Amino acid sequence: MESLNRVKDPKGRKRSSKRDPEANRQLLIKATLDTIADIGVTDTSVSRICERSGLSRGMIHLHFGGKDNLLTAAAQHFSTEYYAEMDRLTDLGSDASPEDRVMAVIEADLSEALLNPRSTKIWHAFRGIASSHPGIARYSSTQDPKLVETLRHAFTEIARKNGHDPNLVNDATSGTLALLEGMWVNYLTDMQVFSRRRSAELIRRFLAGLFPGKFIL
Amino acid sequence: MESLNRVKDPKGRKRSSKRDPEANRQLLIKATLDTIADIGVTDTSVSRICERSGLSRGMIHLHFGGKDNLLTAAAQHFSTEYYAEMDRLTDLGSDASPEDRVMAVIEADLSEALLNPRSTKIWHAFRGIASSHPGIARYSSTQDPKLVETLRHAFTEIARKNGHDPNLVNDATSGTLALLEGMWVNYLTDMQVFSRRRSAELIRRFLAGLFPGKFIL
DNA sequence: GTCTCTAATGGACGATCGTCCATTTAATGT
DNA sequence: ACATTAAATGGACGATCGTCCATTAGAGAC
Repeated sequence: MESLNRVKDPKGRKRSSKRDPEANRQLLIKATLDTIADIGVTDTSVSRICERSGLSRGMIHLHFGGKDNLLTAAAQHFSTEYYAEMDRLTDLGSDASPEDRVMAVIEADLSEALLNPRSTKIWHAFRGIASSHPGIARYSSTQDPKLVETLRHAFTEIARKNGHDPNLVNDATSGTLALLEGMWVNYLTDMQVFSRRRSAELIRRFLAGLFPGKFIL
Repeated sequence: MESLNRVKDPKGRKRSSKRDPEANRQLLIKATLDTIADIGVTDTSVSRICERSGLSRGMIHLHFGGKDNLLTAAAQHFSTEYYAEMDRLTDLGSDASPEDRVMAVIEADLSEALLNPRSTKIWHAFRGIASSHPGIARYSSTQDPKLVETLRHAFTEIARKNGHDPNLVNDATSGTLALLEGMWVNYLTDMQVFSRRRSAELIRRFLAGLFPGKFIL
């Protein structure tokens, strides 16, 4: 059998196939998120995480210094992945109309890639403990600055041509995010009944009312 | 010292001032909710609940048969109280316009009585564990049938006079509830910045767009 | 091969968990 | 006053929690 199975990681550093601290770190985070989605935060213990990851109990203390830090790292990882995927899904050409850009955000947020059983369970689990867990609270906000700016910019562009109530853009931005938030809750509450298409249409309809002549079907 | 201090409960049954099973049952539920709001569901243990209520450890098993049932009863109690208070706050005269009735629901949901630090923390804590706790899931739905019917009825009345897309009423109803849901999340995330008035105005504005000529300031 | 360093292991540890029950206490019936 | 019934107590119990560390194993340097 091969005893030295060296490979290169993306950054080109030497790395062994049997020893890989960073990979194990990521493995623990994934196992944590999977466990939360599977059995809930309440029952997510160090033991459960370890048996799911296949790693030993000591690893959590070694890589994160404790369970709390692992939970925080998992929340951060989840948040980062969400926004990365959101970016990927909304990467339209820069010649896209502002309406299309807004609808792209909405449809991305409601897509299978972002809105699925695993992510909603994890998201709401973190939010539920955020108020008593400062580390997690930092990553449980819906108001990601970049996403807010994307929407605000698009709405500003739409509003410029029309009458321009200065609060219109703010309301459209927060309203859209609030509606999306509500859709996630609907999805969590009853996944069978939920319809991505109808949810997106509902939000479009609300925006059509806010911007006369725009967002029409 | 008085040894027999008998009083009557609302139903007129005899009751002692020192022995009162039903009062203790309620006391345990309140203590549970307070503990969750204070330190979070994760840290809400039988011991914490008991020391807060001032009752002995055996009481939970006696009155509820276990911690899980107590949590479920607490969720039910919380839900019941919410809708009772909602009813109280939206009890307008029957001559009120449908727009006023809709706005009453919105303003009630955003009022200090319903939307406050304690209730949001409890609400989101329950929702966070609902997916892994069937008993609680039954009481974590936003779609209370009676509240939905109130909104649907009012929106139907408004839509009757105008053009009547059959889906308009459905969309207005779910959209309003989704927006309120989002407002609760905003409140939980940053209570300092949150403004009840601006949130209500935002929803009103969205509805004004949906029903031309209605919901104008 | 030998040495060195670090990743990784897995069990020990005290603390706390939720459940349960033998006992005590209070109220009622006779 | 005494017996009966139900409410309430509080500690015992085994299981599990999260932390920590003595030990083992693997990879590079020489």
